[in-house]
Amino acid sequence: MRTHQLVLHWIEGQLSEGKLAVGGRLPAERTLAEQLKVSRTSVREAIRILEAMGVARAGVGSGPEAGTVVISDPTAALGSALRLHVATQHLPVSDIVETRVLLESWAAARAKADAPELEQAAALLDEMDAVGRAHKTADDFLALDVRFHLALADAAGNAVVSAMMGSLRESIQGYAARLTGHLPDWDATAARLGAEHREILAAIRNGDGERAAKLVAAHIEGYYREAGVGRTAEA
Amino acid sequence: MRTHQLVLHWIEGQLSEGKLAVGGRLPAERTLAEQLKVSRTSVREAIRILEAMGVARAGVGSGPEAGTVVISDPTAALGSALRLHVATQHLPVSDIVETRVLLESWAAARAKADAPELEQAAALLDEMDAVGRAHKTADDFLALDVRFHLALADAAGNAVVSAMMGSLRESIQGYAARLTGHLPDWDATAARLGAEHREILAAIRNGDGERAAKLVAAHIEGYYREAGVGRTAEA
DNA sequence: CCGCTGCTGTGGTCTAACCACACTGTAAGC
DNA sequence: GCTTACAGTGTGGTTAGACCACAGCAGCGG
Repeated sequence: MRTHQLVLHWIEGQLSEGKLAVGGRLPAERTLAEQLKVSRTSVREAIRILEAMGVARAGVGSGPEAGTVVISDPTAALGSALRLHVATQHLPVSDIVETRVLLESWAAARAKADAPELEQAAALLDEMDAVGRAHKTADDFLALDVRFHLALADAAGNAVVSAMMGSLRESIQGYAARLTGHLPDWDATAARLGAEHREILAAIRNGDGERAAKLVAAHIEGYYREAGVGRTAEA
Repeated sequence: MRTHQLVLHWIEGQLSEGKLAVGGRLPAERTLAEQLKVSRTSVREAIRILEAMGVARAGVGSGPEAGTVVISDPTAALGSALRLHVATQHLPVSDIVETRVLLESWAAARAKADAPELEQAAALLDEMDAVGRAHKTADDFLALDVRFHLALADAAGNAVVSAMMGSLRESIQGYAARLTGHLPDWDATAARLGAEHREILAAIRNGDGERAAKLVAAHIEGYYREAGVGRTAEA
């Protein structure tokens, strides 16, 4: 076993035993190195991995933001992992879209009609309309769109599904942004997407999960079909 | 931007541009450090992250197994990330099980009746029976069980779903193993699970995806209910 | 009372050295 | 000629030590 793995194992043990919790701070790198009888380099390699996994955050200086603190951001980890594997072209974008449809329709069907996240989703829709009136760029719209879909996913109350949803979206974010260039009429598309969003939200609020799921699936598949999944593979 | 992120970015770029592909080798650490005008330490930190992401594998010595080569193992990355977050107790095991049911029923419904992976799945079922006759431990059975379920997921032909399935399973592997201790009669349970496996496989081969999905969901939920999800949280 | 200034502890980076490992080529021995 | 032993080479793995930038804090001087 390599040295940094020993450090990782130790930290994971501390987490499992509850001696280290989210918000808590790891010992300083030099201290930890001395405690575990390893070099600071190895400690740092372990911390790098924890950072990449969305489990820790390192900050310089002193004060509340300094030191290495335990966080919990599964989305970051899954997202960058998926993005890297998309880069290796061993994860087809079409599979990601398909999985997104699967997770998101499940979430829509499962979302509670009175979930507080829906309020936020509604507010995001109004913002999107404002973006349309101000003739902002498609990027602004897409950023809000991401947050809207995440809010819906959160409303289902499953942290794993939410994290996976977010990471899928993150992994193909650059891809989706490029797709807008293929659209013949962005304003028309934005208007249609907005209308679909409202339909979806209404269905969830009416407790009609089945309809919401179908609408979401059609919404996502329709967008990618219109923009042309795969056509930018050579771009 | 920190130095190791610069290195990561460079490597990701090489991957995206196709200058680096799965099976290919990264430049030697010392060489890369010199090329990018950074220290070997920073290069190593970047490579550690790639390893953790399942995108690279480092090997000492010389020959085919040596050097840092590009691989593609999304399951490893997602699995360890999920496991770490389970350790922080920010990802409830119940959510993981729920997500597993979701993904696996979708895969069962979607699996092609003539997929080659089903042959492998059938062979695994025979092995499981052999394990039962030899009165092997539950661990042996569970190891085969994992491979069976993964084979079913692969039969659906979506790499993302397969990877997520595998990682979910990996992240709660230790948990599932401990659950067997809660079972009143392991042999009876194993026999029941085996029978359910054959039913599921038969449904898929008959092209009855809907039935297969329902059977899978009941199969998984039944197991965790019998073993008692959550009861080992204090163990 | 305010503002500056140095001290302290944090992570970030770099250099230089040594180790273990696995192959490769060469030379010695048969 | 063949086999064997061994030194050479290049790889990642690990370590020690130094220096930097940063952010807060205590103490000092105004």
